[in-house]
Parts: sequence; C-alpha cells; structure tokens
Amino acid sequence: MSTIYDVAKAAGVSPKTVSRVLNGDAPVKAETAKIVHAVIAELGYAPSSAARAMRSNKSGLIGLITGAISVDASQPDTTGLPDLFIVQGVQKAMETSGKTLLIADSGGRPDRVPGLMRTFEQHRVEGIIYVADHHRSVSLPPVSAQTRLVLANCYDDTGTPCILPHDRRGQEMLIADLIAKGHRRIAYLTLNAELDATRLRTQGYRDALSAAGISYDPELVIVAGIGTTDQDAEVQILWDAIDRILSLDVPPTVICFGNDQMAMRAYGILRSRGLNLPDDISVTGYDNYRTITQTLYPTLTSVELPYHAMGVRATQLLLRMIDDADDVPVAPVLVSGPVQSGQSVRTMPTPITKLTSIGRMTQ
Amino acid sequence: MSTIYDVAKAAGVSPKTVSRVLNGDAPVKAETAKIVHAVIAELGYAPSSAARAMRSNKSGLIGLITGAISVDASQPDTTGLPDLFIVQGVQKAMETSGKTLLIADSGGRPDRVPGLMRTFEQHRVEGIIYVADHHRSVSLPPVSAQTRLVLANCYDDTGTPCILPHDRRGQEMLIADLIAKGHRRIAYLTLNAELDATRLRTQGYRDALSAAGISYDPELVIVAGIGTTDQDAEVQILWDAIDRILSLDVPPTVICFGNDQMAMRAYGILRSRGLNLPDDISVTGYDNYRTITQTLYPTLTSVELPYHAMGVRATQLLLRMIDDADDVPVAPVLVSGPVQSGQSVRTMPTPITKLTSIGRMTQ
DNA sequence: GAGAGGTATGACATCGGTGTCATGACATCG
DNA sequence: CGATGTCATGACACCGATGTCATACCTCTC
Repeated sequence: MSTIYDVAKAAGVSPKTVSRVLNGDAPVKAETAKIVHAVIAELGYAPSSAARAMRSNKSGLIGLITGAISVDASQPDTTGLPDLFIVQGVQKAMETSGKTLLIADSGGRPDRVPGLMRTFEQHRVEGIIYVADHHRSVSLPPVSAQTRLVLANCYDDTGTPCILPHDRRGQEMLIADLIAKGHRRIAYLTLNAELDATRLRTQGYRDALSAAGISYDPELVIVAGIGTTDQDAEVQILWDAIDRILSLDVPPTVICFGNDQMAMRAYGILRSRGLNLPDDISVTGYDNYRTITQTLYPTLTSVELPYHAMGVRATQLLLRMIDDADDVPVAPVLVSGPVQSGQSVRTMPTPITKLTSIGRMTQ
Repeated sequence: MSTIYDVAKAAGVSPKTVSRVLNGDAPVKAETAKIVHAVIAELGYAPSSAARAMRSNKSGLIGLITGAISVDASQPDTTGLPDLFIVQGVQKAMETSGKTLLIADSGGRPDRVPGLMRTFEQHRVEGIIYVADHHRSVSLPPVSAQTRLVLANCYDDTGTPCILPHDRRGQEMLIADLIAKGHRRIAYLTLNAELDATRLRTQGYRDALSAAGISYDPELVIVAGIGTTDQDAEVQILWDAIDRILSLDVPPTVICFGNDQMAMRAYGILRSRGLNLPDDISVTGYDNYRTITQTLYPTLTSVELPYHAMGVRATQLLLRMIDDADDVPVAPVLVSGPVQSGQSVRTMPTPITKLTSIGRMTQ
C-alpha cells in the first residue's frame, strides 16, 4: 500500500499538503488539489488509520461482544439468533458515524470475555457494546476509565448504562389488545420461571387485567418452560399445561404462550385435540419471530421483541457517551416493541348491550 | 491509556526492555521481567496495536462484509438470517488465530460495498471475507494486490476463491435417503427457478433418481417459489402446486420442498386436506432451519445448509492465503451438509421379496 | 591473561500520518 | 511605499511500538 509520501512525491508537493487536501483543514490551491487527487486515485492510496490513530489518539473503532454461539440452556433452539438482530441494529446505527465495528464472540464462555476486552483495549476502541442473548443480568470485568461501555439485553449491579426490552409493557399491551377484542378468560403459559422476562411479563399480564378490572386467576397462569435442550421434555410439559388449562371449569378463550416456538408447538397440540384456530381457541406468542409468525397458518399474533431497535439505541447511546463523557443515563433504557396482530386471535362476539353502545360511540 | 514509556519509567528500565518482556524475543533477566509484569498489571497497560501495526505493517485485522439487512426479494422473510450463521462460523474459526474481526454491513445496497472496502483498506486489513445471503453470483470492486479476498456463499466470474454450499449433492443425498426408505414417486416443489440453488438441487434430484434406476417424471417437479415478499401470493402458488401434485394419476408418496418454510406451510395445507403426516404423505424441507425442523410436529426431515461450516472454511482458507500468498484454490470449495432426519418421512412397507433379500444381506 | 562468546540492556531510527511553526508570495491599506 | 494580513506551502517533531546496532558485563577457553 502506498503512503502519503509516495503521493507527495508523485504530485510534487510535501506530505503535509497531501494531508491538507485529504482533510481540508487548510486552504490548498485548486490546481494543486486536483493533481493530488489524481495521484491518489492512480495509486489507489488510502490513508493509514493506524498512523492517524497514533497521532490523534482516536481509533475510530467500536468493539462489540456477543455470546452468540451460546449454549445457554434456556433458549435451546434459537441458538443465539436473537442477539444477532441486535448486532444488525448496531451496524445499522453505526453506518453514518464513520466508526468501524470490531466484533468478537465469547462463544458462550464468560471466562473469555476479559481476553476479548483486552484485545479491544489494544485496538484502543472508543467504546464497547456487550450484547447478551436474552434479557438477563451479567457481571463484566472492569474496563479502562476512558472506554465507554453499554450493555444491550442485559444489566449489571454496578449501574453500567444498559438497553433492555420492555417485557412488562409488551405483555401488558398484548393482554390489553386481547381484552379489547372481547377476551376475558386469558391463560398465560410462561417460559422458565427464573427468567427476568417471565417475571416482568407476568407482571405486565397482571397490569393489563387490573387496568380492565378483571380479577387475576392463578389457575390461568402456568410455567410451561423448563429451560432445557430436551425437546421431548419441553413438548411434554407444554402438552400437560395445555391439558390442565383446557380442563378448567371455565376454560380460557385465548392462550398466551411465552414465545413463538411454544405457540407453534401449541398449534399442533391444539389441532390434534380437534380444536380449530382461532374459532375454538385463540393463541398468541411472543418475540414476533417472523419466520414463525408470518409462516404459520393462521398467522400468529405476537409481541415484537425490539432487538433491532435495541441495537440502534445502544449504539446511539454509546456514540453520545463517546462524544460527551458526562452524558450517561442513570436508569436502564427500556425499549418497547409493538403487538403484531395475526389471525390467531378471534374477536369475540360482543353482548348486544355493549354492541349497540359501541355502535353509537363510533358514529 | 498508558504507554510502553510509562511502563519503562515506572519499572526503571528502557522501553525496549519492556518490549522484550512482552514479546519474549530476547533474553531478559527473570527479576527484571517480574518487575515489568508487575508494573504492567498495575497500570493496566495494553500495547497499542496501532503502533505495532505501523511498525510491522501487519494490522492483525480481518474484514468481513455482509449484506445482512438485505432486501433481496427471493428470500423475503428470512431477512438475512442465514448469512449470520456464516458470520458465526467465521468468528469461531478466527478465535485461535489472534486476528480481530472488522465487520461491515452493506445494508443490501451493492453500491455501498466499495466504500466499505475502502474503510477496510484504511485499516489495512490483511484479508476480506464477503458473505452473501444466498448462493449467488456477485461482482465486487477490485481490492489492492496484497489484500486477500474470499467469497462465502457466492462466486464471481474472475475466479476469486470462494466457498459454496454443495446444493447438488445435498438434494441428491436427501433423495437417495428417501429412496432407501422405499419411496419411488418423489415430488419436488422447488424455489424460484432463477436461483442457483434450484438449478443445482434439481440436478441432484435427478442424479439420485438416475443412480437408483428410477426414470425422471417432469410432472413431479414444479417451481413453487416466485421470489416475492407477498406472503399470500406465495401461499397461493404453493397451494396450487400441491393440488396439481396430489391430483396426478399416480400421486407421490413424498413431497420435497425447496426450503423449510415451504414445508412448514405445506404442513397446514396438507392437513387442511385431511392428510396425516407422515402416514398419508411424507414431507421434506431444505436448510435445516432448526427453529422450524425441530419445533414442527412431526419434526421435519431436511438437509443442513452448512452455513456455519462454510464460515469456518472461508476463514481457514483466508488465513492460509494470508500466510502463503500462493496457496490459492483454483476451484470453488463445495461444502456439504448432512441430511437431518425427522419424523416427517415414512419408511414405506417393503415388498416381501425385497424384504427377505435385504434381510439376508444384512446378516 | 587476552580474546572469544554469551547475556542483558539501552540508544536511536523508523513506520505514516498530522500539529506547530516558519516562510515566501501577493494583496490591501493608511 | 512600508506595514499588515492572507494564502499556499514546507520543515520538523511527535504519537508508541520495535528492528538494528552498540555496549557493558560475565564466563569460558587456550
């Protein structure tokens, strides 16, 4: 690769003048600039960012750590897909910043993270984004004082700035939507009870019921995920839970599942019991995993887990923090995703009295 | 961040001695080394790779370009997922190399690629991997002579080294597997006819038939993908194709679909026609998109699209090319994935004569 | 005991940019 | 017409590593 000296010599000027042409930080005669540009094009010269970084002490690099190849048991068959959407969001938001993204994968082994961070420090990254594969708490090694750090899809107990999915509101909006469609008996078959997502979404479920004046019935909420890679066991648990729900004295008109995959399995299970979707029973998922929600028949109502948006937000936050060291948020940034309506939810026939009153109201 | 001079001063030695301790390229008294290490730990010193890169002319960086956020119409709802598995493979294979991965996303716009390549050249990457979202031909801007380039999931007409999925053999193995399970009438509902994958897999389908002495019946092969984002249209095409296949005089015992999503849709369509899987009709997909194949009931037989392995191979190839500039493959590297057997394929009852003969053979 | 060879260390130049300062050629102004 | 200011450009140092060469000390050998 040619250097600025090669360009200078070929153009018959000093290296400094070439530098000025490149950076436009001082006046250069138009004719000189033209010659320099021609030489640059001819030689295919590109200024070395290593040399620039040394002089300016700014690398123009952002580091990103994922645990994508994670073997975390609680999300066995998504195998790290979700966090890749976050990475896409990060890339998208980085595009216009002029920074370049360094990426490293912990392979699901937390003990590797310090090494990756050290590599990033060697490259003098201006900031690091740590992406987790699902909403959870993490504990990271300390970084040098001038390296900014943002957590995406996770949080720690030292108050590091973080971007989290608004699980509570997501489930609340979904339930509110169901209530608006006339459902009153709403079952919720949750993921693994230990997950933050489960705790928060269950809270959101109760928020929505409470806002509509519907009393909470514990019989309608069952943990139906166990966090294992054993597919057969998962199916069994799900089958049992659905059995229990359907044999209640007053069965629900809709079953909400902890994620789209559970809902996808439920399609098969419910149909094998002779139930039609959504006429006999309505179903919802969570995550809006498009491959599932859009491809299933009928299309699945779900809640968007805003991974892409979280990546964008994390990046914007980090770039702001790099720009202004004091601009640090004090609380987690919660990002909501919309309810994605599919055809898996039936709008319940409304009692006459209500119908007429609604009819009047909308006129 | 502290420098090697800070360390040297604090340890009471010269910078060069610190360098020697770090690189172990010359003898250093054990006691001196101990002091230096202590100081390094205390200051949290990490050597600047920018400075190293300048001196050594080796950046230790590898560039990767994806088109992940691609809006390519032929794979509407996977939205760039597959190539992310390739990226995972690349990361995995890079782990032990000591190189660091620079990543950029073209956002599906080819006109951005030259700019991304220039950024990579500024960072003096030692090699570039270009990843496509599906098997196809590409045309990239030229790179500087000493930058190695490897294409993954795509090829060009200038003979750039490339890694491709072995679509032909994949489909062949699948069909051979079906034949081994006693199927003779095998339908194939393909993706969009313009795709390389369709052409190659159709060839593989014919290879397998031919190897088993089964004559090719064109009525059994229908293009059932159109390459649009219109989901309803896709479903309609698929529905029609299945109709045509099932109303043949001698209908097939198994239908192979162009990918797992088509197969997933077919589950619904076939069931709505009162057919049981796999008793009345067997079904296969392609891609082994685990979220689908493992979650569907019954689990779907598919062919692994070896994205992860392709990423690994691409990286290994690139690292070899960086190591030895002459070590360039002359032909595309084809990577096969195994047939992933699910419960969506029925083993056909074998005629008595054959059964006994097989029984004898295996004893 | 002088020279040879090994060990441990430091001085200095260099990689490719850019910040600082200096300089020469003009134009403008009082 | 000399002083001042602007434009255009170049010389030089510096960022943080490391390769080259030099040096001081020690041990071994003839």
